[in-house]
Parts: sequence; structure tokens; C-alpha cells
Amino acid sequence: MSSSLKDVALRAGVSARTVSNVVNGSAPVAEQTRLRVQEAIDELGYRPNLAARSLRAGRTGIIGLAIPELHSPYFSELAGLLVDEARRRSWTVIIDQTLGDAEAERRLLTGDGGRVMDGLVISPWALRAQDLTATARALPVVLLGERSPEGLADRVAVDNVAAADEATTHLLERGRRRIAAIGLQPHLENGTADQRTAGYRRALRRAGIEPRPGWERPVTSLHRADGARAMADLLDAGGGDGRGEDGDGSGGGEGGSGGGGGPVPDAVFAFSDELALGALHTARARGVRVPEDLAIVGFDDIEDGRFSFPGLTTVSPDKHQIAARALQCLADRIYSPRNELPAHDLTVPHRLIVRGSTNPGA
Amino acid sequence: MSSSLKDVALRAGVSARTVSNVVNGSAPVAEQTRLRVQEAIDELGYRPNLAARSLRAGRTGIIGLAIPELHSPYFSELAGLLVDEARRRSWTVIIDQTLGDAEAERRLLTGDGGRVMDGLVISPWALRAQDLTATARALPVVLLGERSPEGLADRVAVDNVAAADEATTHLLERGRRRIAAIGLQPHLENGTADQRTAGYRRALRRAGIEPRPGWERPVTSLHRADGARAMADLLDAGGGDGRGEDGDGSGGGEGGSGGGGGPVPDAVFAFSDELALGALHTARARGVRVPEDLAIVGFDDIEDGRFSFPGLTTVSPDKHQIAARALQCLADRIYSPRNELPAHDLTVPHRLIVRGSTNPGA
DNA sequence: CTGAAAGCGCTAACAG
DNA sequence: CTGTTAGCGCTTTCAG
Repeated sequence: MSSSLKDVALRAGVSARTVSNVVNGSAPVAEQTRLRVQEAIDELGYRPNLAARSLRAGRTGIIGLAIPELHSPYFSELAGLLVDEARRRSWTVIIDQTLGDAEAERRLLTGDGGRVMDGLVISPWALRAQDLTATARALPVVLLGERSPEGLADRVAVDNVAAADEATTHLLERGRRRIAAIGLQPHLENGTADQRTAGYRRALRRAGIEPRPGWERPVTSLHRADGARAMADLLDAGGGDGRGEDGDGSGGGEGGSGGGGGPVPDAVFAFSDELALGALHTARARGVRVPEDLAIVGFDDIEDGRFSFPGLTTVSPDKHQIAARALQCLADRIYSPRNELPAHDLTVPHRLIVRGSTNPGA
Repeated sequence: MSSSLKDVALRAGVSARTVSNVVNGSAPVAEQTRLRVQEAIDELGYRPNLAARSLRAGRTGIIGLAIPELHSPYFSELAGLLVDEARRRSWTVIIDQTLGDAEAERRLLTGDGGRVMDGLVISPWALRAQDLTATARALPVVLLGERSPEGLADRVAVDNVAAADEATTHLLERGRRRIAAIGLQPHLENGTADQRTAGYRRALRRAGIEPRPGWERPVTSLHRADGARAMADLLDAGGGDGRGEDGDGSGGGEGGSGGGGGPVPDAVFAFSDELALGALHTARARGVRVPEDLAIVGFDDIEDGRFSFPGLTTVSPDKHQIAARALQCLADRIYSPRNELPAHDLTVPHRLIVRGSTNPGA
């Protein structure tokens, strides 16, 4: 097998203590012995055993990152930034993919099967309050997006209500009145979609428009295919859906070139860029002009949206700051004498990026 | 701090051995004592310390995944599959982002700063032969895409030459004769781009067309922006570039609606879907019709390509198989008595997926 | 500046 | 079926 510190000590004719000092620089070593030790290290190809070091130190230098899906552009961009940020702090990152499975999230938090991580950054989809209470006291946890039930863990997120309001307001300012929303997730514990829905409705009401239930489209996941399907439903039904046509719209009745029944939306606010790109695909495939007939706004500012045609107007959360602040929170807790810091609730900035999907000029 | 096995033993009035047996099921335990121990475990919230277990076992249960960029759709999709596959084998995955940095790749392989991983899956960009020789004997390594210099590590990849040939042939069969390539990477050690270039040229020559240097566009990275820029160059120069207009094309001289000088391509084979999507963006932004004026084929079959407009024809590597086989290779080496297996060189299947970007009907 | 020795938490011989 | 014990490789008092 590979050689240990003791092997090196033997070979260099010194004690283990001295080798350790050379490796870690933890105490001064005479230049001459340092050289001899280094030589032995090189010859034996010695590498410190991290398991032993961790056991001793009571820390692993590993943090966990739990996200629903690695293949989603938003999460993969964020994961990349977090990994970079972690490297800056000399941490390595273990990635866990929860796939929105409540059980997987719970298992991670309670640390079934043993503790490896010094801390955990988690973007929960199905998290319940009681799962956190059991854990957060033992393991530093930072939540992305979702608020901690009782101030048990730090949290980093954008102001979803305000951001959704801005996105919707942008559409209103462009003269749109028949604005649909795609991306409600009534089945999830996660409240992000709820907050965006609230912002969307708030903006509409401020403009004197009563939200129309048929134009608030739920999705099961946030993929392009879901957005495509939701868009198709909107175009087919002309705003109607199985849930009935109550609600009404105070908005103008210019009446689109719709298919099924009522009027067709002239704008869509999608709760993620992926949904928006799916919607865009459907619209274009059916000959609906974007942005002339239909304006589209997304959320997340993923790379694809910059290169779709037309480019996608979107709400851009400051992902760098999300990554930086999340790890700062972890560091504070990991290195704090006792885990008795108050829970932080950090709001990172966002901004609306206007591109061709709402802007005929671009 | 958290409680140890000994604490549990004390509390349950048994020895450490028995607790260990209960936790691991490594030996039968009387039902009654098992219950008492379990109770103590629950009361104390005991979780095994993995550092200690690893130290003992000489294995960590952690494998490394080193990829150039997590935010690239291809790599993030692949990473997601690898993480899933690893979980099936009860491994956790540490992610490292090399960003194409040779030093980062080297550091990973040589294990500077200590050994944590039981094995490593790496998709190298800047890997040199000597870096591997130093390591692969100590740490099981699987290379994705790139061939191992001297059979020192396993390798899993598609047949890039054949795949590029097929993609180019598909364009030829659609009647295109002026086929450009985007994505050469002469600056990298990584030979993937070279192989795809070879396949591209082979197909052209078989059709009696001499490849035209000005239509083989190099890129610095594989992002959409690089594809967009390369496409702009092709359209602007009408096939010319700084490197001179030698080469000539035997192909027909239908002459496009070109701008600068020579004819404009009527098709592009991009070495990645991201490049292809960038090229598509430029083309559409300039009013070039796809596929009528310009057909486009990509490589990787990322999700975005299914929802671009038009949909992107692409070479689809079997990513599930890449993930599964890579981990199978690792498992073989990790669990083999001595690391003396011959190096595997596995070719996974691929297939061409035809969508709207080469197919007016779709 | 360097050596000797204890111990982090766990598993697996080896008794009983 | 269960207790005792050694030791994985490292860091770190405590002496020298």
C-alpha cells in the first residue's frame, strides 16, 4: 500500500513529529533536516492520509451541496460557483442530487449512514420543518431559496416577491395586459413558486388587472418540456383550463388569434428560464411571433437565454453572491466556538435583463 | 460534541463491539440487546464517524469527478448521471472543476494535499502523459474521452472519428457541399477535437470534396459565444480567414449570398451543441434561414438542442452508458485484490438524432 | 529544535 | 452471542 508518515520518518532518520512539522509547517525545522525529510517524502511518494487527519482534527474539510438536479442549467451554474468558492476556502465539495425526493433530503440532513461533512448547503424542494429541527444544531446548514422554519439555519435568497413583481411590471410597461404565469408548484413544500406567484399577482392588481386563474399554469417540474406543454395549453384553450373560467379578466379584450375559447395571452412570465425557453419553443413552432404577438420573461438568467432567438428577457439573481454568502455563513458556523450564532437571512440582489423576447428593437 | 460508539456502549451497558455489530449487522446480536442498543443510539443521536471508519478500512467510499466546467450542459448532465450511478454503488462523489487548467488536473492526479478519493473519473483537457504515469498505479483512474498515454488508465469514450464522419455524411446526404466545421482546438493536449476533425475530413474526401482550411474554424472554448463568433467569421469572410485562401474546394460553386469574398457555407458541423447553438443564434440574427440556407449539426445531445428553434440535429453519445461503464471500471480496480488489471478502452455507442436544423420537414 | 507517547472513533482478531 | 484489546495514520502535548 502507500507509505505513511512513519515510513518517511524511518527513512529520513527522524521522528514522526518532525515529518509532520515539515509537511504542515506547524513548527520550525532545521533547514538541513527539512531537506532530508523532503527527499524521503519524494522518494516514497508520501501523501498524507486525510482520513487520519480528519479523525484527529474532528473536521473533514468537506462540505456537502445538495441540489435537486445537477443537469438543470441554473443549478449547475450555481454548483460551479460554489465549488470555486469552496476551493478558495480549501474545502472540497460533495455533491448530492436529491431529485426533489423528500426522503433524500431528509436523509442528508439527519446524516444517516454517518457524518462526513463539516457543513451543508441545500436547496430544498420537499423540506419539512421537523427535518431541520433534528439536525441544524449538530450540522451547520445553509438553505438556498427556502426560508428556515424557525430560524434554525441560515438562508440565502433573492427577494422573490419583488423580483416577480418587477418582471410582471416590465411586461405591463410594454403595454401587455393579458399576462399569463407559468410555473406554479402547489404540490411542493418549497415556497419559491408561491412567492413568485404573489409578486406576479401584486403587480397585476396594482395595474388594475385581476389575475385570471386559467392563466396561472402549474407545472410538475421546471424543465423546458413543462414550459412547452403549459404554453401549448395556454394557446389551445385561449386562457381556459379544466379548472373553470371564473376569475375574469378586467384587461382589454383585444382577443388574440386564439384557438379554443377565450382570449390568448399577449405575454408570459415564466418562473424559470427553462420554462420560458420551452414556452418560446412552442410559440415559435406554432408561428406565434415573439415578442410581437407574445412577450416572454424568464427567471434565473441561464446561459441558454442569452443565445436563444430571440434572446430571453429574465430576472438575473446575483449567483456569485449567492455562492459567496452561502459559504461565508458556513464558515462562520464551522469556525465559531459554539454553534450559537443567530440564524442569518440574507437577501442577495437581482436585476432585470431585457432582451429580444420583450423588446422588438433588440 | 457528538457522541461516539463508546458513549452508546456505556449507556446501553454493553461493549463497543456489540454496538458496532448492531450498527453494521456484522454479527448476530440477541434481539433484546439489539433493542437496548438501538434505544441508546436514538437517545444520543449517535452517528458513526466516517473518518474513523475510513481510517480503519483504508477506504473512504468517496470517488472524485474532475471535469473542466460544471456549468457546461454536457458536463452537468454527465455529472448528474455519474452521481446517480455512484449512489447506486453507495459511493459519494467529490466534484472538482479544473476549468481546463493543466495545473489543476495535475494536482488532482498526483493527489497533492492528501489522498481522500478511492478513485477518480476525469475528463481531461490539458493532461500530459507523464502526469498519469506518476499516479495511475496508486489511484484507480478512468479517463473520459481522452486516451491514456500508455495504457495506464481505463478509458471510456465514443468513437469520435466515426461519429464526426456520420454527422458530416448526413449533411452531404442532404445535398450540402459547402460544409464548414466549428470547434477545432489546436491549443489543447486533448485529442477529441482532432479526432472529430479527422472524421469530418474523411467524410468530405470520400465525397470528393477537399477540406478547405478557411472553413475549419478553431475556438478557444466550447461555449455558445465561441460558436457565435466563429459563425460570424464564416459569414463575414465568405469562407476566407487570416490564414489564406489556399486549399480550394472541389465542391460546386453555387455561391451563397455571402458578404466578404468567397462563397458562404451551406452547412456547419459544430463539435459541440453549445457551439452549434451559438452558430444558430448568429445565423438567425442575420436573417440566414436554418435549415434552408444553412444546415447545422451539433454534438452531445444536450437538452437545449431539443428546444431550440429549429431543433438541433446532433450526435448523441450514450451518456448513461458512459456513466455506468466508468464506474464499473473504477469498481473493478478498487475491489480487485491488486491493481493489476489490464487497462480497458471502452467505446460506447452513439447515434445521430435528426431534427429541424438539417431537416426542413421537422 | 526534536523525540516519545497518547489518543481521535472505529473494526476485527482473539478469547470467553 | 459478547467483552477485551490492538491499531489504522496522524497531530500534539510533554519532555528533553
